[in-house]
Amino acid sequence: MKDEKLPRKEKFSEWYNEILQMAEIVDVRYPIKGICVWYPFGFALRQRIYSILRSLLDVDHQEVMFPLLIPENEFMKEAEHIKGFEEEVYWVTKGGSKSLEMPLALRPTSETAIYPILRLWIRSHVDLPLKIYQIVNTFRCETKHTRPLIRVREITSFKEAHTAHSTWGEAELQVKDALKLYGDFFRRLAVPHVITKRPDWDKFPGSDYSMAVDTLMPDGKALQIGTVHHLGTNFAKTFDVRYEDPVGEQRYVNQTCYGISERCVAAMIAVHGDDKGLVLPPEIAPTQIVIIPIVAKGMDTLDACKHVLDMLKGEYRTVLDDSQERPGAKYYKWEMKGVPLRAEIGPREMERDEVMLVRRDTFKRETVPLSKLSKAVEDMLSAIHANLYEKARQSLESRIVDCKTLDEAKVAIQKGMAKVSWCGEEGCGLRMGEVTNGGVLGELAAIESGKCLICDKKTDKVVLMARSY
RNA sequence: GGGGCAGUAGGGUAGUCUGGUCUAUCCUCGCGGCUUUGGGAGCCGUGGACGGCAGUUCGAAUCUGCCCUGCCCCA
Repeated sequence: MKDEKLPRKEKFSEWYNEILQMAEIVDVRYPIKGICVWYPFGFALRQRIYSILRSLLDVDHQEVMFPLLIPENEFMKEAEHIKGFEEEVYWVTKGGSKSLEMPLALRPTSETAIYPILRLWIRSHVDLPLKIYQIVNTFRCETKHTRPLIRVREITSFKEAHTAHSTWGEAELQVKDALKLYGDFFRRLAVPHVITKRPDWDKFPGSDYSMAVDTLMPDGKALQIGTVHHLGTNFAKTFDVRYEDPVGEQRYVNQTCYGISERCVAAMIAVHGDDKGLVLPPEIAPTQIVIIPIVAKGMDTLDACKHVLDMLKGEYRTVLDDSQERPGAKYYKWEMKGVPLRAEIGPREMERDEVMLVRRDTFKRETVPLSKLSKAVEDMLSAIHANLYEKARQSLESRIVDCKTLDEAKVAIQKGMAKVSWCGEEGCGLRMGEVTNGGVLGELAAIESGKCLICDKKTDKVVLMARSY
């Protein structure tokens, strides 16, 4: 495996498929379409990412666990919702050899599993706001081309939060809070992103409106990496979720839900990775520092390495690679795994009580005395995160282009996103998509006066357009 | 949604058109051993494969059909 080369990142599709296997993120060889296996290393990476997400949510949400199976009658209650998911639902229809009286859906998302129970949990205004989340697998029988971590039939890592509030306005504040939380989360992954309001024809089925978080992949296509939905009282009415307000009136709750999936792992890999493999932000890297001994006759460099390991392992996830491979082979191996810092100790370093540190993101090397090692490592790790985020941010911003004509937009969309004026009409939005071979991602919060590129009507709405996954 | 192409050890391949010493090639990999160690080491030994089901045939990796899986292009 060590002699196999990763395709260059310019060939993004090949690069992406190969890196998942070579860096041991997921094994795509499981014999069901759109379903993969997490390797131990990939799973460790996933755990680190999701523990960040948990820590952000746990501030004011409670974690729960709802069942995978949803009875048909509950699933079929909300008309819009059914329309959105019906064609992708897996059904369990048999128990052993006998048909079930009521078919059971494998959750494609959990609104219809959770909300009948919220009806029981929520009685009065003192139960509100209620904020829960779960991290579970969900199933969607995707009809389009599947891609590991990006378009899958089993979403293994669906974090879905569900909240209930007294008023529409309070729910709207929750939408803003959720977007802020997602912003914090993606900054920790050093993944820059844009936030837009999805057009009505592309919102979550059953929501009042949907907000989306997108990033740009290296091939210029947008990847939706998070969504936040204002559900209003739509589901509350369907599932009869009511509370008694302070003056004794029965009212429907206003709800939100918001989700993140393993696409966040895909985005982090794709945004930072390079021709040599993964490049991981230090907070996420399962191994933060690898120590490589350079063996030489008559000098016990291995002992010096063990000493350095002892110095570092309390504070950083550190590994000493004392395997029998040669140093070069070890460099390639750990670079593939994205380890942020490599420490080398050979005769030169030993004589002077030094360590050579090499950064994964820039390959810059620096020799530091043992006495200053801890501080140097701390500084370099934080510099790596800052550099990854800054580079990615610039790359994203340079690919968002203001466009005054459809021709300009068509060109911009080949490499990134086009920012254009739009009147707000569905017909014009869809037409813009057809003409440019892209689609309307969503509306930006910014207001800029201009004219709709299709109907020429005056407008202050600005939308982002892109090709997307 | 429409149209192509492909599936041979863990990974990548030769062989398929023209069925027969294919007892399946080469590289990589795994295991055992010896020598090595500042950017993918060398030698010796050894291990492992024709996607599945059915059909044609004396005989199928090779031909036919269906299924599964993957990749590419267009909308």
